Amino acid sequence: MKNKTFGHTLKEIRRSKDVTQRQLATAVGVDFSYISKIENDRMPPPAADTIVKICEVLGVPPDDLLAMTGKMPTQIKEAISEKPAAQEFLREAQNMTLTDDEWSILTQQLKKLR
Amino acid sequence: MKNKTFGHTLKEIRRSKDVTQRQLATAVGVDFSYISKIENDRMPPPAADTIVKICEVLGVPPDDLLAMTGKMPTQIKEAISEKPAAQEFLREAQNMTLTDDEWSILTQQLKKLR
DNA sequence: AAATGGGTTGACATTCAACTCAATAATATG
DNA sequence: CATATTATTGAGTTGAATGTCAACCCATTT
Repeated sequence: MKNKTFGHTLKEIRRSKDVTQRQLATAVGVDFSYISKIENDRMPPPAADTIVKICEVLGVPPDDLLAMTGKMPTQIKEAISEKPAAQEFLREAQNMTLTDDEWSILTQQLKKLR
Repeated sequence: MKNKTFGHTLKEIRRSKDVTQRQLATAVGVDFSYISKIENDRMPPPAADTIVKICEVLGVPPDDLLAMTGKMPTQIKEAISEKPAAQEFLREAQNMTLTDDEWSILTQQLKKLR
C-alpha cells in the first residue's frame, strides 16, 4: 500500500468529483496554479485551513488529507492553546510515546466520557 | 491573583537563579537585547523551542512557561504529526470541546495505560 | 571622573509558509 | 488542423514569526 502523496490523493478526489483545477481554485479562493502545484507535489500541502476549504468544496471529510500532512486546523490548535489541561495531556502522551493502538484506546475512552 | 505575564515570570526565574540577561542569552544562543524585550513584554514570547532552551539553561521544567504561551515544542508537534491516530483523537476531542476536568480524566486514563 | 556591568530601546534583518502572476505546454474538441 | 480549455512551471510576493544590531541609560566600582 503505497503511501500515496497528498497531491496525488487530492488529484484523484478532485477528478472523481469532475471538478477542474480552476473551478476548485476559484471556489476555494486560491490561484489555480497553486492547485496544480500541490497536486503534483511541487509544493508542500496547503495550510490546514485551506485543506479544510478544499474538502468542503469537494464534499469530502478533511480528515484523511489533514492526517497526511500532519497539520491541525487553526480552530483545533487554538482550542488546545487555550487549555493547559489539554497541553498537559499532550506532554504526558509525548513522554510516553504512545502507539497507535494506545491512541485508539484513548479515543474510545474519550467517546465514553459523554 | 494577577495573571503574571510571561516576561515577568521569566524575569523572576532568571533572577532567582542569579543569572544575568547576557549570560542567559549567550547560553541560549540569542541576543541579550531579545531577553530584555521578552522579559518586559515588549515582544511576544519566543518560539516554543527557545522557551525550552531557556528553561534548560535555568534548570527549570519548561511546562509552566510553555503553558503560558499556548505553544507546543517542535518535538511534540512532530510526534503528533506523525501519528494519524493521535490526530484523530485530537479532532474528536475538539469536536467534543472537552472541559478541563475531562482532560484531567483522560490524563489519568493515559497513565493507567502502562 | 572614567570604566564596567547590567538593562532597555528603536530600527532593521532573516526566514519561512503560503501563496500569486505571467508564460508556456498539454489536451480535448470542433 | 485550429482553437479553446486545462494543466504545469519558474519567478516573484506577502505577512507573520523570530529574531539581530547599534546605540543608548543607569548604577556601582575603581
